[in-house]
Formats: sequence, structure tokens, C-alpha cells
Amino acid sequence: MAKRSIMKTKLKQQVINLIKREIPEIQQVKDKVKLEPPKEEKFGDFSINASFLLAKHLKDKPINIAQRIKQILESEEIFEKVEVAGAGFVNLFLSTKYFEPILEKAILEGDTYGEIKNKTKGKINIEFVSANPTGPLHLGHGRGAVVGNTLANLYKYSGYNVEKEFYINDAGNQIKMLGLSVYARFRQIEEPDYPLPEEGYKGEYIKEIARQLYESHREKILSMSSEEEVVEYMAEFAKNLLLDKIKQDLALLGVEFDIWFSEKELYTQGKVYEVLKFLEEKGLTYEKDGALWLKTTQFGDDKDRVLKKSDGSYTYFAGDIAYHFDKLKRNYDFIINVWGADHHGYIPRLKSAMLALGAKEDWFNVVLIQLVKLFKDGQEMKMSKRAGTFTTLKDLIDMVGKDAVIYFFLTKDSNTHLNFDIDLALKKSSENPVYYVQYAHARISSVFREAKEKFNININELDSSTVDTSLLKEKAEKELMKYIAVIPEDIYEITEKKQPHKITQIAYELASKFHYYYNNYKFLQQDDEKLMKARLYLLKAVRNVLRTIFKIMEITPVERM
RNA sequence: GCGCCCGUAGCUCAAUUGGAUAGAGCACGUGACUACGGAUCACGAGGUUGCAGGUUCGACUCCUGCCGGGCGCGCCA
Repeated sequence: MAKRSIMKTKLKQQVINLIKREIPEIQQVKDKVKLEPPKEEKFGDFSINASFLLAKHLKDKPINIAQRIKQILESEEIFEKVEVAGAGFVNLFLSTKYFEPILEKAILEGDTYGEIKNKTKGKINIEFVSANPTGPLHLGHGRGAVVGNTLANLYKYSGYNVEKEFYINDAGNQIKMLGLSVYARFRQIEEPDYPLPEEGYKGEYIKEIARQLYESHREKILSMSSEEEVVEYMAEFAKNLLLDKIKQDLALLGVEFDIWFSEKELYTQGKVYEVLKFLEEKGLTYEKDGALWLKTTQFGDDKDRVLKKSDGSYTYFAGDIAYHFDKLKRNYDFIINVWGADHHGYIPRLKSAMLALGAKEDWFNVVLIQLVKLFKDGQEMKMSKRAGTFTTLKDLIDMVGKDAVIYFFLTKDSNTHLNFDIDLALKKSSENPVYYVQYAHARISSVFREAKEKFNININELDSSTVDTSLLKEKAEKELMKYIAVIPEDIYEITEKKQPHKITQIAYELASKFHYYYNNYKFLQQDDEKLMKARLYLLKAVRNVLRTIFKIMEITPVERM
């Protein structure tokens, strides 16, 4: 985990200014100077690489330059200690005082610690899940939902206006097939031998929908004049029902959308026609073999793509262009699409189309979601729609709970395969990372209950005016404060890098530092009330930061377990 | 065949995007409750970073070539 900090930028500038007085050449390498927390704590809170960069300019060895830098910085009071190490690293040790305002911020901001409240970074759109409304959500959708939603929360935290969008594929063949499938099941109620369509949906839920229609809408259906009309009616009915189910399942994970965008409306509102006309007028299309093509090769694709087939119908691609043209006109600073990894070959194509429409180079972004495999008793639970051994997202949530689903879906980079270990998710021990981080929160809550009961200390009344934080001198305490200081910028960083899975690492590390502290130090001691209050104050800050992180992930901050 | 992703401890993953002795968790071994929740903590062992070259003060990271795995290459959606 990269350990940047709130004060890093400020501190770097400060350090450079100090060095500049003695070594003006630093101005030339300023942008390359890195002020980073090193891997090992013995190398200090921060380490600066300036001596290596200056070596060429000063024609001297890094180690000698490092010595000069050490002398310059040593006298500053914000540093407890300055050391030269290795081939020329200068290691900086901050004094405890440095962390006091940060602690206070964590106390005051509650579960929004470090969040950038004025959303001035820009307006963005994140589209995710976008499952076909032809069946229940499966595990891949669930992973996409969690990754997309967490990403959205991260961007909000980092100061963006975020709109979450679900694209409803309600136009194409699948919906027609859905109608035909329901229709067949409907007919089967009276004629068991009535055939299912070849590519039809075979799940139990289709039968249930058919039964429902048979029981409560039979008369209406029988009064319809054509089979076509019936199928269309059933498709619409099933679609709405399944879409509702999808919404319910997503709500279980704390996922809600701002915009539900209908593919069908792109066609009914003429938006597909419109965007094709727009592209034609820009001279970016041509006709060949009776079809209309887009010159995507002009924008980086390896071949041109068909927009309108020779039979006169539009390709899915054309609809998608129209959809993203609509997004483009909504003036987002950039957009992110969360897609299944099997669509990765589709990216260059759509990206080219967006460039053709005048989007900026980095406007269109895609985050890919790889497969989820379930493991139980060390065995993979093979999933097969045909064999009926199909585990839905809802099934998984019912098995292990919402928090475990979210956490486990976020443990790995979304672009790598995920093995979901059900046994591990159910374990109530430190092997299970969800319990580990939640336990940290519950433990602190427990300490607070104890503090109230035995010492009559009200946690809500602890603030900077009643607490002397300078008493927090232990190493474990400094570690915690340092980590708290560093977390917001860590979060901004994983946001910009689109690595939502790393939020679990941050949560885990904070929990780990707390558990260490807990095991090695007493908080509720009778003999020193001032120290007791200072430590409880620190715990309160830790709990707030945990809550902040949990909120981003939509995980429950449990008081008791 | 072409393109993209991946290959790091027994397993699952990191490594501040080119920096210090490649780090965590799990599993394994040893130890820690008369005290705030032991659902925890500490210590230990574990590596030729798939292989071979190259670039430079320095490479898990960048370049080239192999080996192995995954995915994608429709006038499907």
C-alpha cells in the first residue's frame, strides 16, 4: 500500500524550500523529488531521494549531498530526527506534535473523515451491472455491483459529483426470447408437450412467471387478438418483474442507481438514427456490401465496424454509440463503464467511436470484472445453467451475509479471477478478514461501553479541549496516528487509479494496528484519568476512520458481534 | 494466426509505477488471558520474482525472444 499522506505535498514543498536556500539546484529536479514513507519504520516517517537527483547537477556523490541536506533539515522543529542512510537517502522522523490536528479532524468529522466535501473535482458517470432483465443476477453481476458502487463512493469521497447508471438492455433479441420462453411455459401448463424455444431461458423463474400470468392475467391474455401481442405482453411483464427482482437484490448490497437508462428508448426516440446521421455528416461512414460502416480504424480500431446491417436493422454497436453519445452530451468530465471481462475486445471499438464523436482521449474508461468461482469444502461449486446447479447472487448473500459478499468481492483486483471461499466467509475468526475488521470496530465499541459503565466517561464528550493528546507517546499510538493521517490521501490515490479493491487493505491494516495496540496497552486504567481519556480519544478517532471506510464499502459497523 | 491480461513463499495477494535486505494474510511451528471481548496478539520458518538476454548508479517493475495459463478476435447481443 502506498503511504502518502495529507501533509505530504505540503511537507515536500516545505522541505524543498528549506533545501533551496543552501542548494538552489534543487529547483531543477523539483518535480522528480519524492517524499515517501519508506517500507521499514527504522527509515523514518518519510524519506527523500533528492540527493540522487542532485548528484549529476552538483557533480558529487549522493551520500555527500545527503549529509548537506541532513544538516539543513536537522534544526527544524517539525522533525524529531533526520538521518542519512543507504546510498544517500535522507530519512525524516516527524515529531508527535505533528499529528495532533489530524487526530482532531478524525474526531470532528465522524464517518466522513478526510472526505472532500465540496464536490469540485468534476462530474462523472459510472455505469455498472447493466444486466439483461431476463433472469436473476449472478455472481459476476454481484462483483460488478460491488466494485462499481465502491468506485462511485470512492469518487464521491474524493470530491467528485457521481452519477450511477444502469443500462437496461430491453431492446434486442433477449427480450423477445424472454417473451417466447414465458409463453412456452404458459402453454405448457395446459399442454405439457408444448416445445420450448431452442435458445430460450430454461430457469425455474420463467415457470413461476408463467404460473403467475396464468393465475392472475389469464383472461386478459386470452382476449388478445394475436400470439405476437401475447408474447410482447408477456415479455414486458416478465421484464418488469425481473427488473424489480434485480433492484431488490442490489438493495441487499446497499447499491442504488441514480439513472435507469432504457436501450429501447434510444430507438423509440430516434437517437440511434440521429447519431448515425451525425457520423455520416462528418464523413466518417461509408457503405459496403449493402451495409453501413463506421471508420473506426481512423481512431485506433483494427478494423471498421458495421452500424447498419444489410437487412436494414441496426447492430448492437450502433445502439451503444447512440447511448454513449447521449452520455457525452450530458457533459461528464469522464465516464467509467464496469464491464464483464469477456467484453474487453469491445473496448477499442467503442472508444474509437467516442473519439469519432469528439470525446477527449481519456473520457471513456472501462473497468473489467473477471469471473467469480465459488469454493466450498475445498471443492469448486461448478455452475451450470443447464444442470440447474446455478448459484445466484441472492443465494450467496443468503449463505454468507451481505458484508462478507461485499468484502470478498473487493479483496482482489477486479481484473483477476476471484475464488470465493464460502467456508472462510463463514468463519468467525481472524482467518476471515471481514470478521477481523468488524471485530476491531466492535471491540472499540465494547471498550466505550465499559468506560461508561465503570468510569462514567461519556465518549461523546471527549474533545480536544478536555483531552491532552501529548500523553500519547507510545510507539503503537504514534503508528495509529500516522496511519490515520495517511489514510485520506491513500483513498484519493486508489480512487484515481481505479483500484477499489485496495480499500480492503486499508481497512485491514488499520484494524491490525488497532488490535496490536489493544493487546499491548490498557485503556481503562484507574490510576491515571488523563491518560485514560487521551487513549479513549485516540480510539474514538480510530473508530471514526473505520466507519468512514466501512461507509465507502457499505459494510455494517457492528457494535457487538 | 493476430491482439489484450496474467505468471512473485505451499495457497491468496502486495511491492509507493525504476529505489534501501521483494512484503502481508492464510496454512505450518512455538509462545501470551487472576486485567478493557483470546472472534486477539507476539515470535519463527518459508524466495534464483516462469526462463534467457538487454537498457543503468539501481529492474518484480521498462525493451526483445521463448515457456506456461486465461480471454478476445461476427452484418451476435
